[in-house]
Amino acid sequence: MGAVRGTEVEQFCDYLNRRGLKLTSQRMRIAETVFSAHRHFTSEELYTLVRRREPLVGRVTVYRTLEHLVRSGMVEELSIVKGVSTYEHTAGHVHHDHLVCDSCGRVEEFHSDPLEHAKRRAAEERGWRPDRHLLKIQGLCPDCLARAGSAGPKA
Amino acid sequence: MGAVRGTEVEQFCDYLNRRGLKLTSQRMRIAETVFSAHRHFTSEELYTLVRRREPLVGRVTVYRTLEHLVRSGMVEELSIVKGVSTYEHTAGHVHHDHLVCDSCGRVEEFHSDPLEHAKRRAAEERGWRPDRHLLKIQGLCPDCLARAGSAGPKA
DNA sequence: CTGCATGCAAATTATTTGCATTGAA
DNA sequence: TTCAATGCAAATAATTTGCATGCAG
Repeated sequence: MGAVRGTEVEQFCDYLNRRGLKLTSQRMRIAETVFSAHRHFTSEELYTLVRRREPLVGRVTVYRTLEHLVRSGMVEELSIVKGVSTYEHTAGHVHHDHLVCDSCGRVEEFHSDPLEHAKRRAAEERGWRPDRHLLKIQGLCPDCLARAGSAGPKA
Repeated sequence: MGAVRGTEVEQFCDYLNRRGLKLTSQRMRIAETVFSAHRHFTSEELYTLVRRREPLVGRVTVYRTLEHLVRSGMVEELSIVKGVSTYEHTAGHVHHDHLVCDSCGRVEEFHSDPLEHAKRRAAEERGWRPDRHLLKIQGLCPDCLARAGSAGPKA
């Protein structure tokens, strides 16, 4: 089945074991691909990436494995593009949020401690136990802002 | 075309005029329905609501009008349910975020000034000009938390 | 062995598009 | 009048499901 590289894939194996799910070569290959991705991806993109290495993996298996990965808490679903599910792995790095440019579509990731703190407090003050969250801030990126500034205010 | 009730529908009419778009009875009826909704809704739900009053409105027109409403800034799109676009009108009330329960699916709206402030700062510190944002916090609602507590920790 | 996992193909769901007709300006 | 808006039906796009076969445990 090839070397299981990195702790993240192993963690996912643990998750599968704990749930009594099977360690198949497809699941391993998909997990490897997910954890070696450095950016967010859609199901279809992941499917393409996985197939480069293992053309025998079916699209359906990618969808199903993605569900397990999300349930395991190691991958989360974003809502960056309308109508398509976008994912990214969270294992091994702190939570981050997204800035999306209305003009050029650029996506920038960021992390802010005060913001994390405010989110947690807001939920807890209302009696909730926050688990994960999704923050997308839309607006203009520095470049488009500069361009808009030099060309006069937009609209 | 019936009385245009409320300022919000009028604002939308202004928007249409400014863009050289036409004020049709369908658009009015859809806008009225949107602005009298007190909760978020999906395209399909809106379509159903609109048809109660005006069975002659087509689904496609609802989708297209919703686009205009979003462009006008009076309605925003949420990502509460996977795979379906959810909307709510923002005109006339302060921005709010959403708490979504992983267990029962309940959605609670909330507003937090410190959080709004932290969001704005985080974007501006990075050179962006934030326009709107979307925050969804997932976790357990007070009820499910109590239930989980009395039944022992989940998982 | 035994049953869960896979993957094809078909089904579903949400949304978009082509185009003839209608109606606002 | 004149062209954009409408709405049907068909087309797409993303994702899910049914089911026979394969493989991990």
